[in-house]
Amino acid sequence: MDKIDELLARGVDKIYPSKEALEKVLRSGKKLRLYQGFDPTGTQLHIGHLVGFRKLRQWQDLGHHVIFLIGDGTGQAGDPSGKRGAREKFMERDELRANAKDYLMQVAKIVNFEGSNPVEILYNSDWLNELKLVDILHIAQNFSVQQLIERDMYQERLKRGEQINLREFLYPLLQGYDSVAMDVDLEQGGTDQTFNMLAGRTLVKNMLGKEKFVMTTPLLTDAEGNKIGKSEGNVIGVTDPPSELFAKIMSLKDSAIINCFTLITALPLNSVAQKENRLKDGENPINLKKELAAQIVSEVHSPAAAKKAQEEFEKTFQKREVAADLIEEVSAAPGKITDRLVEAGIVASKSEAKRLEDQGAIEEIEPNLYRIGKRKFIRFK
RNA sequence: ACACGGGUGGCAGAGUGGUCAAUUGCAACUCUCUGUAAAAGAGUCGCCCUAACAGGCUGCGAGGGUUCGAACCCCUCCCCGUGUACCA
Repeated sequence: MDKIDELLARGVDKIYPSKEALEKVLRSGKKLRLYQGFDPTGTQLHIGHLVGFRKLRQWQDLGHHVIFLIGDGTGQAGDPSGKRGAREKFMERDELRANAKDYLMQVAKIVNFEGSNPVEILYNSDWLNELKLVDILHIAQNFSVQQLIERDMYQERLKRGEQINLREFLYPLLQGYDSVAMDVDLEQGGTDQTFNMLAGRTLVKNMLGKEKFVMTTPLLTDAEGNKIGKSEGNVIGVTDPPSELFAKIMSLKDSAIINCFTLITALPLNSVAQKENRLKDGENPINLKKELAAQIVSEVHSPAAAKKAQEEFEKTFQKREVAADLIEEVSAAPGKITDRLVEAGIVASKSEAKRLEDQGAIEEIEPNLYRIGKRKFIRFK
């Protein structure tokens, strides 16, 4: 298996029009111009996003021209993908641009924005906001309502009598036009983006007269198919501090281990296979999960940070000692512990603090140092 | 514009005059167990006050009204859906 095989297989869900067609182009030695776009609708990237970043890095390492597209134009339209209901609120370009800054800092840990073959950063509001109505009509001409409405989620909404807002309905056209504006050979994105990316394929064919490849990356899931990275309220953020990141990865299900190794680390595939064998041979999964956490932390932060995070983890959670790194310093006037927690903003209300106390979740370790629940440490200044 | 249906806690979805701080499911949180995993079990899940029992306040789109008493009835307004109409 060579680099091209790996590029075509690892972390790949589907390739349009076909894997064979793309392979042929790659084997010919041609360097492609490709991109993946991200709508910066939230400030934090989570580890699910790493799937795409890793993939972009593979392309970059093979010498292809990679564009990291900030969707500050498409973000204004509001991507309906995966949304069961219509959006209530749309974001402004300034908000989106502000979020994008954070994104870039985080992505820089995986792909290179500098060096001999740097990843290029573009903003799609640069061309989308310049479009005149006539231009949009020209774009729209390439699609029929039937094509757009056949998406499952729209069919479901129709069946349930829910609205489909015209604004979100037009989203695929905008994303599709990005491919034309940048004149790319390939677009990469999560499987949830398939429809939008194929819209771009149509447009590129009609407006530029060439084939645009589409490569989809699988969503990061455990073996049962549950999404990882962003379950409500428990986001594993790419920029989480090392100890926290390590601990959060440890709390993933065992069945997620191999998928994570494959999709979001740079570990060679034969090493991943070895890990899988060890699991099969009955080795305690906690060892492998630690290796996974260490791998991710060292890629996102540094090997030294990973080592330290692991030691912290073992001390804190396995030996039940206090983790220096996880202590949050807060200030609150002296008084009852429940009142202090509320004042410091650790707990939302006195009722809730009371509840935690009743349930035995508040433990005083030493004066002014408390353990709240399983993994929270608070020190009052 | 008209007709009909609808707006309830993070989500889904009950409730249609007192027994509703609001059934139930999901999510979340805590504890036990453990490998901080999973599974399982026990519990919590508006706010304030109390050591505790008790008590108080706010709350079912917004505002007003009827009533001893309203998420529930009436009026006005706002929003959503469906259908019909309009489309010089």
